[in-house]
Parts: sequence; C-alpha cells; structure tokens
Amino acid sequence: MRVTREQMAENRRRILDSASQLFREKGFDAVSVVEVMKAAGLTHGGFYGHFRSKDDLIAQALAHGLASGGEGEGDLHAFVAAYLSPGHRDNAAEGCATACLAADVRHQTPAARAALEEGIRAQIDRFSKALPAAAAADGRQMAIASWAAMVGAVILSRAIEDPELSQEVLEQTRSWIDAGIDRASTSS
Amino acid sequence: MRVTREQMAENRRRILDSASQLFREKGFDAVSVVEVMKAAGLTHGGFYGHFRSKDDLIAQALAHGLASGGEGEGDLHAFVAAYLSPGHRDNAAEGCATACLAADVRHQTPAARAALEEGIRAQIDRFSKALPAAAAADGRQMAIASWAAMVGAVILSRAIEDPELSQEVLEQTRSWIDAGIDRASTSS
DNA sequence: TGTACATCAGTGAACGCGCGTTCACTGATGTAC
DNA sequence: TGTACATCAGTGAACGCGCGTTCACTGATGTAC
Repeated sequence: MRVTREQMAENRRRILDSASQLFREKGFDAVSVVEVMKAAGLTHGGFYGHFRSKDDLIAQALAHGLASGGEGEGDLHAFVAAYLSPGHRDNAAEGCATACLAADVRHQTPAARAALEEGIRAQIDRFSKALPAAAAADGRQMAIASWAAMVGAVILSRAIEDPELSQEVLEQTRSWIDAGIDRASTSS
Repeated sequence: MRVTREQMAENRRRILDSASQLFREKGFDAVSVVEVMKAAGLTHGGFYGHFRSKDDLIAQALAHGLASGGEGEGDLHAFVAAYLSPGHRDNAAEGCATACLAADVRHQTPAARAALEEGIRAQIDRFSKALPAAAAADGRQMAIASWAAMVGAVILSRAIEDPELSQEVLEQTRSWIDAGIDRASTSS
C-alpha cells in the first residue's frame, strides 16, 4: 500500500494536526497512538514509520502546533479579548497550546519541554513588541505579567464549573490587563 | 491483620497525604494506586476498603490538600513573594494544588472539579479580604487578576528550563502584582 | 515511452507490560457473656 | 475482669483491559533499462 511522497508528507501533517488537537483537548496521557492515527485516517501500525515513539510525537506535535498558532498580530486589546473569551475557553482543541499543556509538559521529555519553552519565549516577545512605544521601559514586565495572567485565567476559567465565576475570571483579568496597557500608553 | 479504629483513621489520612503529594508532583494519571499505597506504607489490596475507586481518591485527595494548605494569612506582599519564589516553583509536591492540577482537573470527574473549584473560590476571597481597605472598590478585580497571574506564572516558570527566563517570569510577575497592590492602597 | 522489478508506506495481528480492580484469606480487634 | 467468638482492615495473587511497540505481509510507487 505504498503511497506517493506527497501523500506521505500529507499523512505526516495530518498525524501532527490530529495529535496537536487531541493533546490540547485531552492531555498527553489520555490520547493513545491508536486514537491519533485513527483521527488522521490511518491505522496504528504505520505510526513508527513517521515517529520514533509517542514521546517523539509529543515533542513534534507541540512544535507543530505552536508554530502554526499564535499570530498575535494587530491590536493588542483585541488579542487579549479573544484570548480571554468564552470561545477560547470552550474550544481548547484549537486554542493556545500553552494554556492547555504548560502544566502537563513538566512531566514530559526535554524535547517536548524545549518546544513549549520556545513558544512561551516567542509569545512574550510578540506581546512585548505589540505594546505601544511609550511603554518600552516596563514593556517586558507588562508582557510577562499579562501573559502569565492570561494563561492562568484561561486555566482557572476552564477548571471552574460555575458559569458566572468562570466568566468573571475572564472578564476581570481582561479589564485588569487592558487598564495596564492603557496606563503604560499614556504615562512617561 | 485488623487494626484499631484509630490506626485505620490514621492510615486513611496517610493515604490522602501521600496521594495529595504524589498527584501534585506527577499528575493524576502518572500516579498509580499501588504507588500511593506503598507511599502510605500499605499494600494495594486494602485501598478499596477506604475509597470506592481511584477517581474517588482523586476527589478526596484534592479536597484534603486544599483544606490543609493555603493559609494566606498575614502580609499580602509576603504571601505573593512566597508563592512566586523558586522554592515554591521547585517543590510542587508540597506547593499549591491549583498551580499543579488546575489544568489537569479539566479531564477529571465532577467531584474532583468541584473540590478544586471550591479551593479557587476560597483563595480569591482570601486574597480579596487581605487587600487594604482602600482597594475595596476594585478589590475583587485585583484579587482575581493577581491570582490568575500567580497561578500562570508558577505554571510557566515550571515549564521553562532556562533558569534565567524562569526566574524572570516569577520576579516580573511579582513586581507587577506588588505595584498593583501599592497603587490600590494609595489611590481613592 | 514502455516494461520488469526493487522499494517501502501502510496494514493488522500479536507481544509484553502495568494499570485499576476483585477476592479468598489472615489474624488482631472489638464485643458478648 | 477474663474468655470465646464474630468482625473486618489489611494482604497478595489474580483478573481483564488498553497501552506502546513490533513485525511479517501487501501492493502501489519509483526506478533502471
């Protein structure tokens, strides 16, 4: 059942896409190789022609997911609002990999940790650069603290069953960050 | 090998203590019933005399860990500094259960989710009350945003291998929160 | 361009393993007299 | 208080199951002529 080289490359891409989504949705441990391959429209036996192990898939899927996601382009207020929206909270599978997997990656291989770390680094830089020029002095501090608050707020809001409190966590955090951005834009 | 009622109660406490530590350190899935019982000085067979299932243990260990931890008493600046310290980052087993398990609890039973939710609620209230009286108006917003930033910062710092960046995430977040508390104390 | 054959991506049965859970058994505890 | 016996907390072998991984096989692809 050999396939063309293009087909094989596309299969590999589909495996990474499926894995990336499933990992974000359920976590690394709760997703099996069989499940990933089925989601990609293949059988499990072919898996080891693409990856050395499940750990290898985890590292590559993380790198794959972080590379494609997170534009962060455009208005900073809009980005923060989208990140701290119910839509993002309720759609982990297509959302930020850091919010879904940063806590989990602590128990993974160095390669997986390195992939996520690179994503965090890039995100802080992107956030920092998107700040108004007037905030350059405290820009890095605000980028780091805001990013931590955004990741934390999404994680907390996903852990909370009560819709009111869950929503409040998102909205209050957004107001807080927005106020910080505005303060930085007008001062000094 | 029957034991006294007091001994049985202590055994149950030891199982919950061991489970709470192990879950925080390794996550729910990576800790087995055998491992928990061995850590408590028992054999695995007796487990089901204390708990209905591993899921039941997860829910009860969460409630147990959140009830005992998190005083939050005293100076707010000191609490924030301790939470965002390398010591807390490097000692997950005895640290904040929310930072370790909030992301993980999304895939657990309603009982486990309810236990952690109660912990989050209590923590926001405690933080809110510890704020200076002058900040009462924006107290809840600051409590929520600060708590989200603290949880997010510890999770990010644990995911980051590079000691410099990891430390920076903790310190910048601490400065940011400290500034917010001070601003609230002096204004209006 | 057309044919003959080597290559190799994907298949699916099979493996060893550790997991959560069950259960017959043990022997110290708790109780009835 | 002392004895006889029922209770039951803890033990450890055993279970079924799903996991990650392996491997002999298949048949379309890619290549040499």
